[in-house]
Amino acid sequence: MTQAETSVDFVRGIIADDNRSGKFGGRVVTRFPPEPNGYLHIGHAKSICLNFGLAADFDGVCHLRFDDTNPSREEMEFVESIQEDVRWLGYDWGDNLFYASDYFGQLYEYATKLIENGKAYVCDLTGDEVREYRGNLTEPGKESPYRNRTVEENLNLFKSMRAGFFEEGSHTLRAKIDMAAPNLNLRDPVLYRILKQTHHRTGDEWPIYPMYDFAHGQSDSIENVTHSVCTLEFEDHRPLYDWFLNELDIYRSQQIEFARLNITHTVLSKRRLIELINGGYVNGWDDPRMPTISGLRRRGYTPEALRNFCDRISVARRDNTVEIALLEHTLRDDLNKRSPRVMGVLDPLKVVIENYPEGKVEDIISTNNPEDLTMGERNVPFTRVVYIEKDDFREVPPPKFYRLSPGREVRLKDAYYITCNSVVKDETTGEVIELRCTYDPNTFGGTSADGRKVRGTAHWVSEEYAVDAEVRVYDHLFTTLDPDDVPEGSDWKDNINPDSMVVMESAKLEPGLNQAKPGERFQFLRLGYFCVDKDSTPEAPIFNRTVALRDTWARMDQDRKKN
RNA sequence: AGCCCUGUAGUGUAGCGGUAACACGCCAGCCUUUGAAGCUGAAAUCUCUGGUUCGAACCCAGGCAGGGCUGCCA
Repeated sequence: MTQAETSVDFVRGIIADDNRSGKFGGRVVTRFPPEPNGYLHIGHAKSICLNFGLAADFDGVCHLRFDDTNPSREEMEFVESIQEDVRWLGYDWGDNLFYASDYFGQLYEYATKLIENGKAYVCDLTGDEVREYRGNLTEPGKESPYRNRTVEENLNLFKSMRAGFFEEGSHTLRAKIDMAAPNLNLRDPVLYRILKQTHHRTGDEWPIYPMYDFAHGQSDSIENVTHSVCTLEFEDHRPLYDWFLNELDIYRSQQIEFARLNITHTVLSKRRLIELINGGYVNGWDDPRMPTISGLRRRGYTPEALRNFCDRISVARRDNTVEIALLEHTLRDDLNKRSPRVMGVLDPLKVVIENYPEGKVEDIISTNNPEDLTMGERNVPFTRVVYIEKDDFREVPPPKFYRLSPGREVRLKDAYYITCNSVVKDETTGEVIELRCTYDPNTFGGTSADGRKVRGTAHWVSEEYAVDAEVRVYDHLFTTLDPDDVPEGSDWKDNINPDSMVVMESAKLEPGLNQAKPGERFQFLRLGYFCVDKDSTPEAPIFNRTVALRDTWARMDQDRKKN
């Protein structure tokens, strides 16, 4: 697609219009405003790509601002992880790193101004009373009995709040708007609450903290943010956002809402992610099954794949659930181009090639990446005893099974054709534990001069030279499209996939792979993309399966079993 | 129930008055020393009903369906 044909999302449409009308003088300033109370997940990636992408497209800047107005749940650990994740995704905020807490002083002055203008008052109602007075969806609220205090009284009370003279919960500062407004956000919203907690940046300097509504828009305004992009649930807050900027008569940033991301087979709410961790269903924020940026990173995702995914899902205002298949596609698409091919056998079956001389070793030349020949070739040692995948052998081959079975011939990738002559079984269990085969010496490299058709090609690893490794095979975290799709009385956690991680303890990999560094990615031929786990060592290598290759046979086989 | 938002192939997006596009997925076929990748092809009467118009997915009205909002969370 050419640039001209590329259609733009509605946010870019708005900005283009604004640039045409000169609304912001052609300036574009966006911001990504996470609350540092958890790790970032792929839903945040959508917002990050949007905000930083907007800045890049319109020659603007994007700020990173921590929305740290609630000291009771925010921590430094999170502000660090968030910065790491944004950087890893490939974005740079330059000098524009801000904190809402940078503006506590300014925000206090704004509040004072509102009081002076008769637009805010100190309220002594308790939390329960505030709720009662607010009314509900259908009934208007009642005005607080403290609503008509004098400016002086309010000023003094607010100063006392700030000085720490009052207990938590005893007073709030509220905007004086309209207790009968159909939009509940306008029914005298709380601006400041008393919280005697140590803040991760301002320490004990403040006993009062601004609410989101009183902090966010003004922070945007202070930073001269032009387009303040947030998710749909803040839509009803926009009138309030505008009300503050208007009453305070400060820079008018514009809030634009978009629909948040949902993905099948996973959950994306912070609350649920924490529940998965605390319940021991996963091993922390960076468990490779988690949809967190750190989890995806450990799983082997690339920033490019994630950014491409965000491009493809685009952004709109309707609720959406993106199929996880699209995410996996953008991943494979990227990995396919960049990953060197290697051979690894996850579930080994021993193959003895009876007519191949004992002790003989041949170098098999293998292409590192057929998609990119500049990645070169390598030698893989071939010997009399090799391992193949158990799945590549069936004693009784079903229809359309092109792989090995007694009497059949297959190709060992890049090496030779082999024919299975007999099987060795475990005497007690009857399980096939070894294949006795012969090879055709005239098929070196994997081709025969006589043009014989060999449909199946198997990957293999020399027994003598194999590297032992642990391979963690990951799959979707939930078995159902929608984790909430549960029968009466069940829980979304009942849909957790019991096989979301299957550990293959005795995988056999081609030589050299124990030297791969954590984070290094490979395609294990015919199986999928794998990366070295952060806990891996040369002595005890650990690989994570990032994503499987599409597997037509496995699907056919499964369908066959079902029918 | 009040206010606000949304409704185009299975999914996600495009289309901005002239009878639907792209991607993923799915299915069918080709190709194949990865049953991968690649290549071909197939699938929507645009939520419904009226109206405006020569002409509507696009404009208007009214239904219906889905979502958000009743924290001193963000």
